[in-house]
Amino acid sequence: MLRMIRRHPLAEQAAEELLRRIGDGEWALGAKLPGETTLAAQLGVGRSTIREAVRELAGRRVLESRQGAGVFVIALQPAEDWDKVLRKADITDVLEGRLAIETEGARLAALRRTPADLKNFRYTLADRKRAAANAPDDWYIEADLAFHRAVVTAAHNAVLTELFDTFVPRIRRAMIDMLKLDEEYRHRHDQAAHEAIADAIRAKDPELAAGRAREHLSAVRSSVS
Amino acid sequence: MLRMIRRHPLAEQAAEELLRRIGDGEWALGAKLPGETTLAAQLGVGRSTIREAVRELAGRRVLESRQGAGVFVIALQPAEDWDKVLRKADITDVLEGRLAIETEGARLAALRRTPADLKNFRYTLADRKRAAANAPDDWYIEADLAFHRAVVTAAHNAVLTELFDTFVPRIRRAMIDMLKLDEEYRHRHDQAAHEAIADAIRAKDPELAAGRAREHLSAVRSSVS
DNA sequence: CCGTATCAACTCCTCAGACAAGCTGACAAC
DNA sequence: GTTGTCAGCTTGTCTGAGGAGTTGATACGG
Repeated sequence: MLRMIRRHPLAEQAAEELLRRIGDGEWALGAKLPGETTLAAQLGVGRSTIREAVRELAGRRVLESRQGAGVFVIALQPAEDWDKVLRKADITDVLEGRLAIETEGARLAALRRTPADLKNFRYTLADRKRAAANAPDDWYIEADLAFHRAVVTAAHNAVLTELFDTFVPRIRRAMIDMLKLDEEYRHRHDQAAHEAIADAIRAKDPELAAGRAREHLSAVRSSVS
Repeated sequence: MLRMIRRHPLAEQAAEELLRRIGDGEWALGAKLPGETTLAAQLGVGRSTIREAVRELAGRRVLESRQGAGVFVIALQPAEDWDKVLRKADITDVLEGRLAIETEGARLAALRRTPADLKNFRYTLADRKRAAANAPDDWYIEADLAFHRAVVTAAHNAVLTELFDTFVPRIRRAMIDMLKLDEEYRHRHDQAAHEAIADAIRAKDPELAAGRAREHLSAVRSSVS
């Protein structure tokens, strides 16, 4: 039997406590924390436990320890973990975010695509066509995502590409669920719509490319709500 | 004299080494690492040093240790730190990402804005007008960002809002640099363009709102390149 | 008065050893 | 086959010791 309730080790509890105190304003940004021995006495744990707690928060870029000087606050809260944000968010919200990224990506791709990008389109589209016909679900999903990624990379914008990659795990999971619930799902966003997006980018027509990307992704979004 | 090269503690070096090995595929996702004593002998450090390295990677959500069972790989690489990504990225790439988010935000806002959102527009626009006239640079920047945030929040999409907030620190820094270099900068994206966006959202015209947002942000983007 | 050198007290860093707590697989009993 | 037990592994925690780096006060020389 799996134990659902997981008792946290002391070091993790100590890290949570420190995080809470930082959030409560006990130590301002850039402030120095009390020494290890002091903190250990305050929290009623050993020194090595405090060290591990500090090390964990250092990994999360909240604390920074400098030998001889002390431990300092370098952020008042951990950086947003985007994986977590997307996991918790409504899938419709996620798909609207994806639509924003990919529509703009298609528009810029139409302006900046290189011959290598076009070659990439041909490969990923052919792959997707094969997968849609007779491959298992997960192959089809990967092939579909590969084409969409090719579109975004053709925009030659590192931020857009990184954004897309951040969204991929969440989108992949949603597609898996989709295909389980609805076996006809794959027929609904057909190959033709994808070819059309690639054609518009090839033709260097930004408005058409953006429009077709928007149309396709709106359909995807509508199909889940 | 400041020491520019910062010698990393052994624990951090050990964490880097483990991260490298994970990236090299020495341990797959879900695999169990050798025991602490074994690792300590392999890397030639003490056991508590290994423990701190593991704890740091646990903080970064790469490893997870379970008492009695072992240490396991739960991610092959640390989650992207978006602050860092945006800091390193070209400002033009960042502004194009912002354009994607905010254009879609304006479009959805025109469909979903509530009376409270409209009130928010009135307040932030009035504030921005005052700040543009006679406030210090940082006030003006905050007022400008507050209005843009109001537009995105009116889309009522948690992912878009979160994305915008992620971009804010980087955009703020860019605006500060802008105002230093060019004292006339604030006159170039004038109040009228902002009022026009709000008007289109108030009129429930998604295409107009998106178009005006795009136009304004394109101008901002062009002004820096 | 100002700049510099010294140094003591403080900090974190690392190691080693001991024991507690928890998990896992093998093996015996039923 | 199922269950119970347990030995041997794992990580968790504490303590004590010494090393290494930083900082600020203090004394010294100009």
